[in-house]
Amino acid sequence: MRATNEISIALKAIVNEMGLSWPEKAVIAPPKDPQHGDLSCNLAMVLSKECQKPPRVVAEDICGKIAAKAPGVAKVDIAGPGFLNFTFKTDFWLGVIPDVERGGACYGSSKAGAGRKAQVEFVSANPTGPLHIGHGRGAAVGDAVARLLNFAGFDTTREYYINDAGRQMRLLGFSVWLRIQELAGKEVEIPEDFYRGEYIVDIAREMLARNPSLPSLPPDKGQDICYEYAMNQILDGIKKDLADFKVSHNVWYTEKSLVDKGAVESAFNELAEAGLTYDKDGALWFATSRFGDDQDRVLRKSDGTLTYFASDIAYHIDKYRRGFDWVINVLGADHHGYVPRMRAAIAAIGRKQEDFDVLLIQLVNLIEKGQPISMSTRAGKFETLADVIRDTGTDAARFMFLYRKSDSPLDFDLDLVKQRTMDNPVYYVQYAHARICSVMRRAEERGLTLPPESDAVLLAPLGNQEDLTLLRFLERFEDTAESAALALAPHHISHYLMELAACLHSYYSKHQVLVDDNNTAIARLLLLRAVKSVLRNGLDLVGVEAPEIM
RNA sequence: GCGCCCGUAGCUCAGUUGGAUAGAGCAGCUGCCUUCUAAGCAGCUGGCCAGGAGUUCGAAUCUCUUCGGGCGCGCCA
Repeated sequence: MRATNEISIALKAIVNEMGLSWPEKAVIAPPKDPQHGDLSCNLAMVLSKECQKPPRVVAEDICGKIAAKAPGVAKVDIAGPGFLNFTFKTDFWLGVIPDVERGGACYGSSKAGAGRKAQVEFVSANPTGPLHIGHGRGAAVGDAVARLLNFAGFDTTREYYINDAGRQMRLLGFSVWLRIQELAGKEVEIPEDFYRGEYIVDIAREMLARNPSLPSLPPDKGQDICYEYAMNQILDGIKKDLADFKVSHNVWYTEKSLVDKGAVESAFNELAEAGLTYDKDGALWFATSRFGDDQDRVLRKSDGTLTYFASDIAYHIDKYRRGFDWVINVLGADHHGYVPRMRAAIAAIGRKQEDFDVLLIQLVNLIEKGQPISMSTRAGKFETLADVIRDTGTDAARFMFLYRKSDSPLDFDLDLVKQRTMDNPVYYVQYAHARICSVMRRAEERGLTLPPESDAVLLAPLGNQEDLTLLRFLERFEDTAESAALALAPHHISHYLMELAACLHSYYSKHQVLVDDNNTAIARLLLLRAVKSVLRNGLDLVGVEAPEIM
């Protein structure tokens, strides 16, 4: 960030002096090939059209002025097509280490969000059964996105929405009720859409043990009790699973509370006043097709009950009313058909497109011994999140989920994630951290102590190729964290960490840290301490431990 | 039929607000432990970025189209 800042400020000033405006299309970024310098910019190429001069001439103009504006720059090269390649002085890069030290756990954070309020709604699984592996992916992504947004300066709330007002919950109560009847020795007929999981029987057994007279209650009353009890049991289980997975929510919001306070009716009124609803065939419709949906949607069915969509609109109105500027929903990709109508609703209530984002989480294929395992809550056959993390550990599972972009399907190979080998990227990164800690311990044994803050004199022995490579990486962390946050793409952090770890391992095998010369040893230790600090911050963004020893 | 996502090395995938010679890991082959953790490092092999057309200084990236895969498309949730 310090490098891009320095260049962009200098270039903007120069462009201004040339009487031109700063082009949006100009990109200042590290080149793919480090031979091209530390930072590269296509400015001359972009500007040449506006000022009607060949790129080369424009580039030379800019080159002549850069030294005075950007003191950290050692040289500027003009590449063939009109790229400007900037190389910074070693001293400039050494300044990154004190930056990291001063930043501490905040190094890499930014003010990109400027205190805007963001809300990430994720998991939100109906409490009709335990979380499975697919929910786990949504949980990992939603949690990491919230961490990223916080780090990028947003005031972020994590929310779980509980659909406790609909038919599914009644069905849950009914399923438990039937199992209780069955346990009491009555003949029961099992309907098609019944919840079959073993956990339903467990809950039934538990309830029966507490209250043996339960089966003789009137069915209506009995089912209500069952539903209430089962939902709370399952919800407690979900909360525990999430806690074990190091995922937390600030707000648990129930659909029922929304309905009870009349939010749905007032949403209907709001839409009606805007002339966006109409009656047809005895139902109440919302004209979502006016906002890009392919057809209009029903809000209140002809039998008087509400659709899922109706309370969702009320819920989203409520979100914005609570002051969130940016509302982000993490959804399973099988719900993508629901996105256009939700977008339509957002537009209808007068919010901008960019105030609302949906992050679709693609399917997770669980693979064991090379064979896919199929999952279905209804059929009661599934691998629960709790089972998986018991097998693999939280860190390995989280990293696997966050290593791939969320909108492509993921093969989750149980045997692989279980393995504590380098096939498993999480250990590669953690090992880099542990390795540094190990060197630090050795240094301590040898009586080397590090000052809390380094300075130019202490760092003077640094400057070889590998030193600079590491420093460039550390400097890039803030840019990476910020762009990952804005793109809602936590996997960028995982990849960054892999690259940083690779540089560290390479460094480690090429340069002895604890050399005889104490000044060099201390300088290298200070560099490694900075690397360790950034690894830690990065791992924290994806919610993975940074172990001191492995 | 309509809509969304995807197609990049043998395998799993990065790279997609248009930028230089398309990158990693795994698998395969070579080397490197009397020195701080070999859970590691260095190197080799491997590509018509699914095919085609267009947009322009410039396309894996944008548009159109064909093919192939996944998922949705109810007054279900």
